[in-house]
Amino acid sequence: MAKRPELSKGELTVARAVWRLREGSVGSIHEEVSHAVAMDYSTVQTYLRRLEAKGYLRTKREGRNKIYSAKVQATQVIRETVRDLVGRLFDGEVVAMVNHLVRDHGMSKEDLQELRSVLAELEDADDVS
Amino acid sequence: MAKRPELSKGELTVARAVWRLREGSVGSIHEEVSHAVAMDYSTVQTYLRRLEAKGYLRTKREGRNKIYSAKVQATQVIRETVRDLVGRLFDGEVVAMVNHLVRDHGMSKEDLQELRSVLAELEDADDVS
DNA sequence: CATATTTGCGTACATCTGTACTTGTGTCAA
DNA sequence: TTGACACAAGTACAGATGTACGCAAATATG
Repeated sequence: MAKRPELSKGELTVARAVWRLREGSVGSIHEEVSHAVAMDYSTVQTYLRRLEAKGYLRTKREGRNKIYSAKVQATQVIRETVRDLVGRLFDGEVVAMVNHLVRDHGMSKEDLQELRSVLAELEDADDVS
Repeated sequence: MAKRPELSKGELTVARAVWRLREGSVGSIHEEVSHAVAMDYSTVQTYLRRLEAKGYLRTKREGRNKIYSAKVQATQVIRETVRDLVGRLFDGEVVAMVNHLVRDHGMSKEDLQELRSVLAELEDADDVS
């Protein structure tokens, strides 16, 4: 599991677009990114190149064009990123992070209820497995 | 609420040490940081200077020395940092982040139970307020 | 076909970050 | 008092990051 270099913010934005599309040319990825934020075509291209170099994306050729797709899946990257932040902000205490989120980010009562049932479900799942 | 520049990882490490101490000289902060990670005295000094420049810390003079203390509180910075990440990873959906945490970070049954009661408590608090 | 557009690939460059070193000065202990 | 140390302030410098530009080749379009 060779650790790849971390994603910067810009790289993450572009990587997310690729995850949503599953694969695409620079142009289509640029378009997808543009739905969310303004970013120059060349900038997207640069990020894609860097993402490939860092091992997050792969490319295949289709004629003279490159088609980019994910090499590392979203869930994986999200897990690593979140774990890193939990490490730096809460000394790795996942519960502390959750506590912070539910207490300090104005969650609606519906959200709280939903989460409570998720938790119940997870505890049950633990039981059987 | 003039937005200050973001904290880098290293800056955060040092800022956390200041939050723990409430205030201190370069030396004492360096020592506090060193409990967690190895970091040169000068490096800590540089981070402190940058943190002050960015508006996260303030200093008072005590003789010829500077005593650093927090200008922006930990909770504030944590909230902003977390909100930023939730924005970038989960399109701002706090619930999605919590979901991810409880499902995908191997929380113990005890943790889950604890959280469930926290949620219950919060829902009740909502009722009365 | 001629031109406009898309793409690949190389390059650029200012700023931020990590990680210090240096130099000059004040301070404390022997 | 003198030497060891702490500190402030300035400086250094490579690598990461954000944000592109330019050019040449391929392709699409009028």
